[in-house]
Amino acid sequence: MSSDDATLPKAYAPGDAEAKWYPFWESNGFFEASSDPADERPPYTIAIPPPNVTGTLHMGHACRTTFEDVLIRYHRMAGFNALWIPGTDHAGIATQVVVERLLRREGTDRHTLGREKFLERVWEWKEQSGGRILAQLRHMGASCDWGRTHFTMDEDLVKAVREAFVRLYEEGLIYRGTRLVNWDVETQTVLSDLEVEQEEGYAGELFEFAYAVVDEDGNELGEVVVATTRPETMLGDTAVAIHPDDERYAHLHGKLVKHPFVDRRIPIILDAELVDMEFGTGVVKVTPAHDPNDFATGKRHGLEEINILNLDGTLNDEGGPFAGLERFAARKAVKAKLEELGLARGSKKHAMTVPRSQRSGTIVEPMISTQWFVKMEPLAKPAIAAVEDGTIQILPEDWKKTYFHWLRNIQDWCISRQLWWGHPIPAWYCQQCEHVNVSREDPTECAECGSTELERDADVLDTWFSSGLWPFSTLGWPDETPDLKRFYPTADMETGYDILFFWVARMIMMGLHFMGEAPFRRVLLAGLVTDERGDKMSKTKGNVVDPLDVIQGATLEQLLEKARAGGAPEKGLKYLKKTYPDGFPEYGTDALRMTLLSYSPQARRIALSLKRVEGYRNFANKLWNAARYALMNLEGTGAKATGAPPAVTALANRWILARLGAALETTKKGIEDYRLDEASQALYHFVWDELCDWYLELSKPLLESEDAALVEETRATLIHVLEATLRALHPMMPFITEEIWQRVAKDDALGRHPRDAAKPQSLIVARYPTAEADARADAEAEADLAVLQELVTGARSIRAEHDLTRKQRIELCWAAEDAAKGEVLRREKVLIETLIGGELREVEAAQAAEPHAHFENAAVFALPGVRAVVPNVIDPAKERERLERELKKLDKELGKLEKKLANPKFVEKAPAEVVEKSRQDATELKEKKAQLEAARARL
RNA sequence: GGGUGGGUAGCUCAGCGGUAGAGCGUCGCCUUUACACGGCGAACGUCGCAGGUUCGACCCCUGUCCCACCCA
Repeated sequence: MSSDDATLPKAYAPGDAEAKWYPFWESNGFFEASSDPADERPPYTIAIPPPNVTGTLHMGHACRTTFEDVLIRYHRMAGFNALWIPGTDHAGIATQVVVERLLRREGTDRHTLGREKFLERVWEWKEQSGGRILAQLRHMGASCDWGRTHFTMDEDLVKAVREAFVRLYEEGLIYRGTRLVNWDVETQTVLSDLEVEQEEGYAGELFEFAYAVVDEDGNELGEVVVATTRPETMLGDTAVAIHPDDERYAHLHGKLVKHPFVDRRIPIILDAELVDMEFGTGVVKVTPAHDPNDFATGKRHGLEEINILNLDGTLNDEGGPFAGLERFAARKAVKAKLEELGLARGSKKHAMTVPRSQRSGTIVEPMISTQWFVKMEPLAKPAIAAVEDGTIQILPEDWKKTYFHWLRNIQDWCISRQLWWGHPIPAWYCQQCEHVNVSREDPTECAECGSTELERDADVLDTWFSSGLWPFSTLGWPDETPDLKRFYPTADMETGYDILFFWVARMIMMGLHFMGEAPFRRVLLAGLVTDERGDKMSKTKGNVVDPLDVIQGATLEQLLEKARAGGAPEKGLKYLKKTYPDGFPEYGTDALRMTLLSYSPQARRIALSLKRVEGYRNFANKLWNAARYALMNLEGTGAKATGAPPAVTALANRWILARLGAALETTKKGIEDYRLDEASQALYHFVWDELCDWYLELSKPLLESEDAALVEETRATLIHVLEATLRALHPMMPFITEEIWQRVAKDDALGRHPRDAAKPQSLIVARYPTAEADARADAEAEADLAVLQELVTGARSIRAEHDLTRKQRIELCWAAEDAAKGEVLRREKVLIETLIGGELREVEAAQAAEPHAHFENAAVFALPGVRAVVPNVIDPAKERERLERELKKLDKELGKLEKKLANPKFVEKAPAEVVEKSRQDATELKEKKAQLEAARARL
């Protein structure tokens, strides 16, 4: 064993490998998909869910990036022309809000700056921070085709957005309408229903007050009491509703109420839909301009819609005496005034749900406004069909229900936003004839009257409008580019379930509509990454775990500093201190990737545990050391990997090749079923439990054998299994596998760039291993080695029970009733002796059956078909204890089986093989029991 | 109020009709030249609760209680 250059350091250093191999792959063009028409490899495409251009990488990104990268790397290695399109999203509101915050710090605001200057600032900010998230994706190992990076406001995407808008407009699917919309008074823009979050359990107040009832002539006829959680809206009341069947109020039919503050008489209307007789007083005030239900009621009864709010949330002139007051101040004032007039009828606490803006967090006001909408029903129908008929598969399948439910009850989509940052709406209003000009090119004159007095719509489009086109706009649409032809539709779309509606459903609708073909074949929805407690990570809570800190390591101080900067409360800091008292060590990208992969995709919450990351870091080190062992033993022997399994005769070699095959099968199935947890687990167990725990140990005596052919065969097996394992693990752990693979002696043909043989060899383009090409099925070897394992485990157990140190040799005496097993033990004598640290001796069946008659202080253990005795080791008391324990376990199991077998119905009705299996198990257990009982009796 | 998912070992989670699994943690022993980021061995569960279907149920059905999330 030498310590020259070829010898690996004792521990894997992730940082070095990461810094080395990512630039190597990128600069050699290994991430690039081929546009060459002569390239006949089938395409495999993923469009990245574009992160916010000004954002930073969070665990959710890290999780999705890993999944997608595994799929891309796997397909690339499996012979596909793999394309992963990267890019970023302009994220309208989010970005604008951030830049406005910057301006505020500078003591100015966007209005002072003006639209043009403001947009310059946003672009500046975008340029400055836009590269950061892409650099962070590279840290994760993402093998994107960076030459095709897109931004949703790039020129070609502007063209696509414009084309899509104009087409939908021409088809009558985009229209301008006056509707009740969600108004964010802080950012002063309309929001789509999806951008409004319902906050439950808000401690509100149900306030009651009275309206004076009058008849046509103004004669007072008593009062009705109404209840409201938003008293200020009474200024916009244009009706009071009662249930037509409510006898209590029958006398009010056809009457009016008098508004106390504004000069208005309001009709009492009958409406069975709005009014719940059981709730409150059974009388409902109706404010069509500020409540969705009231709006609908207003439409039914032809009520006047009175908007009482300005865009900034203050009351307008309709507010009469309250005009100019901010909405919550107005609420107080209205209540006070009602008290003063003696109209207040008390209030009580009321737990309610309030709508909040996803972005600004302020309470959203329903308001009547003219906006642009997309008619959704005609688009939704084909989108439903595509999932129903299996054109698109949604995984996990539970989400199909949610998808259908939303699409079947879909509302028109409000796409205009009163923001400055975004795609401008391509509509010009003629100042002469009021014609709306919507066109692909900026018009200079009105298409209707020829006037040149055109005013452009000041609004921009909802960010998700451009995102909806992503899978084809990034490939060149609306032009019919070769790339569009080759790579559309994409294969898999992997993203968080939280944007199933926002994004996935809309991409499906847009793709079907514009391309006539679904944008992807499979939708993979990942869960939400949370902290260790299962709480959503958020800066304001201070429980955010930054993927880069996990990868590179961070001290507690650094973690706290970052949390403080994000505005974390004391509670959040405490949590960090308690959970990560020592900060993070440098876990490395591969460890983080394996961890994220190890969670089931079925899980809605991924409570990321750093302990788990540690486990995978250890795994990386285990793999590293397995390679270290192999390379140390193979160095200078001329053994090299050929990419094909060697012909082998020795049991251990046959066995590991068979087990490799099993692991590769499970891995393949896992990847194909989108069960990357199962795929990664299969390889984890193969490497640790089979390759390291058994095969490497077995290889030690083999490599020291006198038999040259055996040594050579073992070397060939060792290097092949290592090399194939690296290939299998590469999509999941790209860095460590490349680092090791580059040091493995191998044929020059392996890992060649598919189009450019002059490029250096790299694992990233090596053929993905399969059971057929890289392993050898061998059921006999698996069965035979199981016998060996049972015997070795039994002997080790005795060692441990009787506190035998490593240095104390033991003698393991055995006799086999099962001839085949006996044959195995005879043949593999040397291996077994190495593993048990002692001698193996075959004895007469009679001796083994009567161990205490023939051996002193013997420990006995039983396995089916073989009796084993270890003499001269036991402490009788301890041995009795051990036997009692074993017997108790056996009895319990045997009892269950016998009860089952005694049941005639079981024997009659259960499948024959199940009954047979039970009988066999019972026989084996009985045999073991007899052996152990005999041993106990002789103690 | 409606819907969806979940309650399995101390913790985090797999499994989902034929004798309960993993990782971490726990308890022994071990400085064996691949690895202490390790090795060997051990302990630990009436699978939320109550019924039902079945020869057999953690798994299917019904009810029920908690916990998340989504939509009103």
